[in-house]
Amino acid sequence: MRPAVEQVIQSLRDEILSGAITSGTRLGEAELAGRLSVSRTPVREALSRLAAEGLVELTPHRGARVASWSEEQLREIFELRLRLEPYAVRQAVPRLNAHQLDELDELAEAMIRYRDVGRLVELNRRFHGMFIEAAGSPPLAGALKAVTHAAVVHQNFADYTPDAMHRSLNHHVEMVAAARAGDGDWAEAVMRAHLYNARATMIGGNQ
Amino acid sequence: MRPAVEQVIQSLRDEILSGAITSGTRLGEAELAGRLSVSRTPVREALSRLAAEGLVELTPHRGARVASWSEEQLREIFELRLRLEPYAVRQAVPRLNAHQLDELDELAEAMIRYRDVGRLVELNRRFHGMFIEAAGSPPLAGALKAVTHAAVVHQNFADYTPDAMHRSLNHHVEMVAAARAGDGDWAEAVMRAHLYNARATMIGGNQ
DNA sequence: CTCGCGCCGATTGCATGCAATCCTTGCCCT
DNA sequence: AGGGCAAGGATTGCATGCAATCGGCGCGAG
Repeated sequence: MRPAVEQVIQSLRDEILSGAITSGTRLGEAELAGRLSVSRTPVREALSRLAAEGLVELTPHRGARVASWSEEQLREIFELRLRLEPYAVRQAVPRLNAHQLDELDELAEAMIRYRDVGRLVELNRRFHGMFIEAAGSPPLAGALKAVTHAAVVHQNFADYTPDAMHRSLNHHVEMVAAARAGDGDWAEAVMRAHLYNARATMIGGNQ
Repeated sequence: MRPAVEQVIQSLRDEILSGAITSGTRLGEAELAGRLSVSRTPVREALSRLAAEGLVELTPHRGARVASWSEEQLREIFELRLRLEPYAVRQAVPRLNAHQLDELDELAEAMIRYRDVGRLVELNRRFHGMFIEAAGSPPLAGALKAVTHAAVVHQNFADYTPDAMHRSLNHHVEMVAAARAGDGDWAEAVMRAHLYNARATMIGGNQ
């Protein structure tokens, strides 16, 4: 059995990313410990690590809250992603093997089929994550993890207009096609368009 | 008195960044707890957070070690910095007030005077940190913290040739001049040159 | 002589207990 | 009646104790 703290992190991450815990809700150590059937010690450590990842905000003596992002912060996050993710895709393309390309295809198609938002977020996370992983740069992956894994996507995925969603899904498919053709320039350009599309929707469509 | 865990984090960070603890040395929980006169619990938490920051590597059941970087990882880190820091400087320039500009001048001049490597690293960290802070983007700051605060700089600062060091120090002065003139383009270009200069030295000059 | 297996010390990981701090609520004073 | 203050409750933060796991070492077999 894996260490308990990892279990707690996994559980909390899943619950946050899937939207089971809404942004801003209070996370008491005792409550979580009881719910997950562990002591407060691993919960403490898990919260600490998640705070460093940016998923929860940790204020001294006031407990932890699920992080939320202002519109301004969303702009900044997309500015960051625009500077890193296209580059990551470009680096990833020549390193993807046939098996990974097939998996990317499956993910892209699965996203077209599924209409459930939570599932969509998870598939999207894995899709982007595969490129980031394949880029083969731990520092790059670390920098992007904080802003990609984040609940950011979920927070505003529901705000996509049908048109924007359609474009987004098509971008995924086109990106895999570009990768399969070994054309890094193409894939990079598609990712850039993908992010601009997402940014425009997010900024325009939320409160 | 501030929470103990913060003290531990501060102490460890200082010791690592100042080079008092060499890269790769083992960090036992009991040893640290005894040395810092606290229990193992805050040490544990501190190590966890520093691991998330990338300063220490934490392997299950094998304790923590001060992180070290291969030449390949250094390349990747500079690739990352090249994509983020010039942008950060550009964003920072219009937001810098007179007081901050004076402080930057002082830092740049202090770096010319001091010849001690440890002191130089600290001043350099504060110099870059001020621009990153002034950029006003928490996500950007978070992404850069992992690769700038890191012992990376110290690990290879000693490898600078006299010429490269001279150029580097001049870059700092020029950057402040550009910032004072309110010319974001200029400052951004200088930062880019600054990083290329550092990268070339690092890659050429170490084992 | 070398390789493999099992035991032992050491370290990590988790649970629980206690003290310090903070938020809340009710009361008193103005 | 409104504001400030103090006491109570609850929660966090830290220390310590115990069990589980890992690395090292010696012994025995091939």
